[in-house]
Order: sequence, then C-alpha cells, then structure tokens
Amino acid sequence: MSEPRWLDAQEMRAWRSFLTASSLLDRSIDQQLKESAGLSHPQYEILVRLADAPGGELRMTELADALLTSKSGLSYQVTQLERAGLVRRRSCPTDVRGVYAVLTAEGREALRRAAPGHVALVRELLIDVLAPEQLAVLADALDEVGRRLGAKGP
Amino acid sequence: MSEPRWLDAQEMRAWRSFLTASSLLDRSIDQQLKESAGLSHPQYEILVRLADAPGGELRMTELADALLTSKSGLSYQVTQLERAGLVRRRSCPTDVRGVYAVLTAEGREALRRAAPGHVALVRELLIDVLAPEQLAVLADALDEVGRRLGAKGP
DNA sequence: GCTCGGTTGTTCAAATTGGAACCACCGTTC
DNA sequence: GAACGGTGGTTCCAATTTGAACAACCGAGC
Repeated sequence: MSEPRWLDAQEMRAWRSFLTASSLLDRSIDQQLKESAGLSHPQYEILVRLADAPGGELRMTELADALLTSKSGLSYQVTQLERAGLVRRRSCPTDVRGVYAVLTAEGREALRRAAPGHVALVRELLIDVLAPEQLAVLADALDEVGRRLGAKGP
Repeated sequence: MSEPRWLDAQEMRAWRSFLTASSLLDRSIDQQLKESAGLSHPQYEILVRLADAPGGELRMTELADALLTSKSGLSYQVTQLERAGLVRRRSCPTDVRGVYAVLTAEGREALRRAAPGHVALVRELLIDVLAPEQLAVLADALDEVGRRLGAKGP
C-alpha cells in the first residue's frame, strides 16, 4: 500500500467549504420552510416533484429515486403529508402492488404559498452570492459529480 | 408582495446539482467510512478535529461549533467514541463545568488507518473529477457562501 | 459577599432515517 | 399453468439528530 495522495491546501479548502456550505445551507433552508410553511425540506421536495409531474402524481419508487431517499423514508414522509392533507395515496390500476402519491389541491396550494420564500432564501444564500460565471462553473462541476455518483451507486 | 424572482434554468441547475451532489457525496463518504473503519462521517470528523488540535483535545463546545452540530448531538457521538475507546472525556481543571474531549492513542491510530481510504474516495468523487480551475472556483464560491451563513446564523 | 445573567454539558422526548424482513404480486420461462 | 426470480411498498427496529429543559457553575458589578 503506497502513501496516498493527500489533499493540498487548495483541495482541502474546496472539500471543507463544500461540507460547510452543504450543512449550513441545508439547515437554513429546512428551518425557514418549517417556520414559514410548516414543511420540512424533504417534504417540500416531495411536493415539488409531484407538482412537476403530469397529473400531479408519481409512483412511490419513482419519487424515492428522484429524491435520492430510501423507500422507507419516503413512505414515512408521504404518510406525514397525507395526514396534513397535502398528498394522498392512490393504488395503481394496472399493478396491484403499485401506489401513486398524488398531490391534492391543498398540497398544490401549500406549495404555492411556500415557494416564494423558499426561492428567495435560496437566492439570498447561494445564487445571488455568486457571480454568474461562478454559478455556471459550480453547476457544471456539481452536475458532473452527481452524474458519476448516480451512475456508480445504483 | 411582488412576484418573486424565480430561478432561471441555469440557476435551477446549480441549485439542484448542489443538492444532488451533497446528498450522494455525503452518503457515499459515510458508507465507505463505516465499511472500512467502522466510523460514521460525523465520528471521523470529530477525530480529525481532535487530531489537529494541540494536545489532541478540545472543549465540547468548541468541537460542536467547529463541526456545525448541536451540543447534544456531539455529546451523543463522543459517548459512542468513548465506548469504542477512541476518545475520552477529561474535566477541565479551571472550570468545573467544562469538559475536554481527548483523542486516545487508539483513536489516533483509528484515524491513521481510516484516513487514506477516506481521502482516496474524496478524490475519486470530487477532487479528481474537477479541473483545477473548477476546483478553485468551487472553493472560492463555497467559502463565500459558508462565510455568509456562518456570520448570519450564530 | 451576593446576586443575576449567561455558560457548559447532559438528559429527555420527538422526529427522522436507512436497512432488513416481509408480503403480495408481476412477468417470463419451461 | 405452475414455478420462480425480481419488484413495489410497508413495517419494524436501531441509530442518530435536534431543541428544550435542566442543574451546576462562572464572573461581573454592586
């Protein structure tokens, strides 16, 4: 086993800043959503995905894959959202095992109310902090990182 | 309330890729550490901070602040590490309330064993995926993001 | 010396998460 | 048309995390 290539100062700074930004950013986003709309960030993302989907509905597994979460985690959150009346479950007509998560009118409304504040905070904390060129590089870079990870894991 | 400035395609791509990369990256890192060293990522970070600190020890609050975690979360993890023999608690001589988390020899050894594989994975998944210019921009950008968040929250 | 506001770390309860176990079911194969 | 490997979702369990409550203590100011 040869000596590994350690991270130099620049690389270390990139990695640490990434961890720091992820952690702080996600915590801020989550808190703001909870305070302003009573939704956790994961719940908000569920609503977004459903709202974007045709018919406002998606199969549980599709949704779990899109959100990069476990099936059990999704099941739990959908149950929470169901209690809140923002989502309901509908069984799939062509596959008895299948379940659709369906956005309710109330869910769509909740999303409509929550979105502006959420977007404003994303701007304030990330988008508007960076110059357009920085943002472009960041998007390219992290797209590539995500692509490799997506191909690798599942 | 005026219509918010929504995110354009580029901005949306930056934000989504950030979320995706954070999620996948952290999950991969955590899993690899668990499999190869029996440590969670948070635990690994604790060991790193202690190893970098003079005397291999830090006050609980300092450590919690550095790791961007709650005091209670740190207390829990230090207890876990203590059970594993990698860290021990030492009460502060000048302040009865104070507690130092101290890296044990075994803890230092565990870190020495875990580090190469960890660094290799960070390289494989992030650092070596990007061109040096990309990395530099990323570091600058996220440093700034973290700085603002750090100044804002606490 | 005493009081009072702020600190330090732990404990508690509640929420969330992921993986494993499980059940029922699908579609293909022989 | 029966067997079978693979899917889709839920449930269960253990681990983790956070904020609040708490107990004890520090230190400045009177």
